[in-house]
Amino acid sequence: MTTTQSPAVPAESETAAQRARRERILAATLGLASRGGYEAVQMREVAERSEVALGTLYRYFPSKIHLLVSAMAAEVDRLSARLQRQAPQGDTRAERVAHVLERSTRSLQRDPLLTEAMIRAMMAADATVAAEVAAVRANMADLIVQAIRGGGEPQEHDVDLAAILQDVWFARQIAWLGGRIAAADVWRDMHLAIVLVLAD
Amino acid sequence: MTTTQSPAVPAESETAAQRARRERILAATLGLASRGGYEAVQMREVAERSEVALGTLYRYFPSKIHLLVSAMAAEVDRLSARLQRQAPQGDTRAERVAHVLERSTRSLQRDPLLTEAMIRAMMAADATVAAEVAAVRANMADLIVQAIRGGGEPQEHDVDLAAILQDVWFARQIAWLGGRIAAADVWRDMHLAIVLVLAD
DNA sequence: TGGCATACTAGAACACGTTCCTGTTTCTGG
DNA sequence: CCAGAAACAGGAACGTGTTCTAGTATGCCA
Repeated sequence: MTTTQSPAVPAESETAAQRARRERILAATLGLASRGGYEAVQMREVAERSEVALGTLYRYFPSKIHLLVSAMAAEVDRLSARLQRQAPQGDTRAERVAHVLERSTRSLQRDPLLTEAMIRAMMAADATVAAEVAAVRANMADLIVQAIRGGGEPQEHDVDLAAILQDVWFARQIAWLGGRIAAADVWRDMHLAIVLVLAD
Repeated sequence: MTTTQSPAVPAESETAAQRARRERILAATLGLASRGGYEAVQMREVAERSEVALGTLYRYFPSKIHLLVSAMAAEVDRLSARLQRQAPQGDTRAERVAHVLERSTRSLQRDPLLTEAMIRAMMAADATVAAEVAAVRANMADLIVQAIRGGGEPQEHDVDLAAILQDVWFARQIAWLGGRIAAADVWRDMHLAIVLVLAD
């Protein structure tokens, strides 16, 4: 943990060279994670590939966890933007939520090692990364809440139900990472949870 | 990770000295975790306090994660035995489950640093620890399933509902460890989830 | 009982996240 | 444009989980 203040979220006053560095770092992170998962994202290697000194890497991202959670935030942003572009499909809450979460799950599992790296970081996050983790969760929660509502009017427990489903989603990802269930079971279990929690 | 086979679960053919070593190790682990949490459980320190060589510690528990998950398994066993001794109280499924999970949560949070260490290990567990993690989860799942049934006859989705509640329980613990919610909120959120999932 | 495999001790050695130091480059205010 | 501050490069150094080596003790079987 560096003592100097570090911009977890890119400050508005960021040089072009700095934005470029940040993006090179994140790109190198995605590349390494995609090839070898969490353990392949080694800080020295990230620094070298981004053509940045190790100390500079730590100035931008004060820990490996910060780095990977930031990468996940970017990925979820992309995913969210893609999913927002079309209204959730389905007649019932369960169908709409299932549609959104199935697409999310499949999208992430398309690159299993990258997903492993990011989920692992989310789990390992301590209080110093709380803000970044909360941002990722809020983004995902929004997707689920909108699917629950489906254009209809807000209900009292929408947000709480979304939180529960997200908890189950993360827990199933962990079970998968922990070798306790297969990748395909992540979605099967998740679908069952949706049906049980959102019984219409 | 040692290459020699290691008895994750104490083999039946275990010398008295070996059982004593194993217990000294687990006791040292609990002591250190209780005082300083996950990071305070340092393998050299555990070895020294158990009066065991570092290599021997690794023969008994092939990683820090194995060590802490095994400690959690023992704790959950104790908790389970205590809870089994009395029939779950409450007229509805939700009330009975709430009773069991509230006691479990409170019991664990009585020693927050120890709980932090054990939960963190559960989350960090990879495929090599799958068996131990599964044992812990099965033990907790049993508690919940029995509370759902409350002496009545088994329903189709009891086990799945229990799994969902356990997922939420673990996820809330992570949120607490991650500094995103307070210890007291763990139980509040959990109670809300119980009511929503087990609406009678 | 002797010999052998296994378990144990003590400690060095290695890997990777993290911190720190020194010198250089880049930015910014006057 | 200049001086000081901040950021960066390069790399050494540290801490802790994990592995490895060499020698010693212990249990087991013929």
